[in-house]
Amino acid sequence: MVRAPFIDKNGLKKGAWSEEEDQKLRSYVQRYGHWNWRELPRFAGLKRCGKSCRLRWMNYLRPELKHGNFTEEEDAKIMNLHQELGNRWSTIAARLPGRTDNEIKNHWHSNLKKRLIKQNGTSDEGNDYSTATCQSEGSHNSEGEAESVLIIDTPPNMILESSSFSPATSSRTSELSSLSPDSGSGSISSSNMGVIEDVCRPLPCPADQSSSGDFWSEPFVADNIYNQDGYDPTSMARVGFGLPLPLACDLYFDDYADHLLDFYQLQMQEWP
DNA sequence: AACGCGGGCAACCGCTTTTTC
DNA sequence: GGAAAAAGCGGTTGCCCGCGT
Repeated sequence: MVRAPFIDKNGLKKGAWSEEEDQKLRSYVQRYGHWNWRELPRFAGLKRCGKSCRLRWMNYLRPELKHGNFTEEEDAKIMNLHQELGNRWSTIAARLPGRTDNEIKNHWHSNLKKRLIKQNGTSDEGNDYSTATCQSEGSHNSEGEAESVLIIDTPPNMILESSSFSPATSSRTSELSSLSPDSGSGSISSSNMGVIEDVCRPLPCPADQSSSGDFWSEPFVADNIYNQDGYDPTSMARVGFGLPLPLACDLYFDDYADHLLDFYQLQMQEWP
């Protein structure tokens, strides 16, 4: 089904993900969000490239994802959207809650394309989708909904609705809105930023913690500190513990410094 | 039972776009 | 405004599994 795991020349693991790796990535992203995919695997204790982590999270681990067969409604919607948008899988996926671009793409190639060919008696590969896209701009889609074709700029409400830690898992658009200093209730002043930076500074840099047994170099799992007594990973992600500072600035600033201090103190107690 | 083949899907690759400095 | 870095996207690949012979 998937490629066998192997180590590439850079020492990075490739191929199929193990359950342990999934757990590490899931736990890390749920707690800290994906503040930097390139750096994330190092902090999460994974020997993977950031791209691979991002893909795994986006296509498989996100909690709001559906897994399983496509429904008839979904099939119909994909067919319609593909007719309208062509191979813009991510755009199509944004309009199918719980489905990923990769999943839709695979489903298209393995099922729907053939079905379409069967129906039409010919391939649709020659369709001029760019034309279709242009024609649909500012008009109505096949379901009669008034909308612009520029749906890339529409935050996929599926994520915002279904994910309790949406700032960390949402689309770029929603991230932008959430990260904007002047957006919504989470706005903070530059002086507050200074406070946060001061609070954050003592956090150990992973590069400085190369000795064994420290917090950062240990494989990351849903750690025992917060799992013991009703730790709610979503609330932790919300206040943005740890590194994803911009996410923390998004919301709940009042709580942030206090929680971060608590967190930091707990971590200090854990160290030898 | 053994083998071959095609389907399905997770993951990779390389290019493009966006963001940051 | 330009360069570099990061993120995103779509095409492609690799391989397991089920089915037919």
